[in-house]
Amino acid sequence: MPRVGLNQQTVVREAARLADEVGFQQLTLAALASRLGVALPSLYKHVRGADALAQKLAVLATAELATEMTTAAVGRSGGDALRALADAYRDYALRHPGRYPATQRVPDPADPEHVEAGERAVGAIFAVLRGYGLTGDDAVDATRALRSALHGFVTLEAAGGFGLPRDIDRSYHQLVASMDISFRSWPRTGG
Amino acid sequence: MPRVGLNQQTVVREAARLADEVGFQQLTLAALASRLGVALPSLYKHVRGADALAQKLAVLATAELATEMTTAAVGRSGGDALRALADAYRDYALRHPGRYPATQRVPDPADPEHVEAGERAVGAIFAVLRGYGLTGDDAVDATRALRSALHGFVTLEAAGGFGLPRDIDRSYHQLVASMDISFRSWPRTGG
DNA sequence: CAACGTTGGCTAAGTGGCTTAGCTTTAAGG
DNA sequence: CCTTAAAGCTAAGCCACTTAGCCAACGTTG
Repeated sequence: MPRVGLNQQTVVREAARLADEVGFQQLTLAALASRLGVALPSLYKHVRGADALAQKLAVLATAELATEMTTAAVGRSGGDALRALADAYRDYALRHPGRYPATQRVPDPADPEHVEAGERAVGAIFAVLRGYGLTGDDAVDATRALRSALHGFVTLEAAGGFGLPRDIDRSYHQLVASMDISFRSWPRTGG
Repeated sequence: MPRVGLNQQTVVREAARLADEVGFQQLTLAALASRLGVALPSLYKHVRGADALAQKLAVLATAELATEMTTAAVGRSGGDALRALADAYRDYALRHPGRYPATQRVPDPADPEHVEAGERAVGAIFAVLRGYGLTGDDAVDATRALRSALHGFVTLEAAGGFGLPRDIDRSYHQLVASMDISFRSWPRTGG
């Protein structure tokens, strides 16, 4: 029986593709194994198990998302940077419906790559907020606010939580516009 | 063998309690059955299955959340109403960590109780926004924005997504304060 | 109060996930 | 060519959900 020649990277990458097709919750080791042309237990030679796979997928997706946010915002500032970052965020979530939920896993301190990806993602947001003059505690609060708004929106959208016919793109742009207003007049605490 | 005397309501209620203790994802028919003093398949006399239980739990939790938001906002308006509603929202999510995720299930059109609960929840938010003079498309956009912000925040908080030491209560209050500012100067579209 | 039908409980059995143990064979390197 | 690490395999077990079919308790009705 000829070897397929897998390694951790190919396994995780295929898991990402599969997750985008069938959904994060429906990503199963059985489906992944059959997709890769191996028996299910063979995956354990490359990944410690289902949970470890989810964690590695989180690293991949978080790194991708961080890169896309950073790329979108680079060379811009203020509302321009905010809009670019926000669009990149939602684009990623829509283009990668299986990977996006994986990004919500809190970084594993034992995995430097994961920690680094998480820092890059938060750092991209932080950088945009610096363009509004927000630093210290204000920047922390504002980062949390922006993450909450973006994450909440794309999550509700993906879940089909927006029932009414009103155009969703428009609602998102309004949300981002309102965050722009908020950041320009952020309730300062002098952090 | 004496009967335990279950019905759908007792089953769903106990499921809610159990979910709050062990988490929504860890809510299992096996655990629920043993908690109720019954063999697992007996639950099927009261609930169609695991998915149907999740749906009934969604109805319960959505109705509770809607009631708490409505109660909090009644008799208030503007920023006052907003803060009261937002606090009620997060309080519920923190007090009921197992029920809260259930509320995210999109209402089943075939279950009038579910639809009604969902409408009451959205209606509570809508009512608060009317206090800002927001109606029509503006109100739809603003509702989506507020839901996104609140849901995103409590979800990230519950997931442990806020790593930094900065006080989380404070960040939430800042978020709500910034939404207040946004709603007062909402980017109008003339809906 | 007895018979009956409904219903709420049960056991047994099947499916589909994940995981571990232990074997075989490939392929790479001396 | 021989050795060995690694990559695949099968077998088997666990746990979740689900269905089928049986039996006993309870309420109703004659």
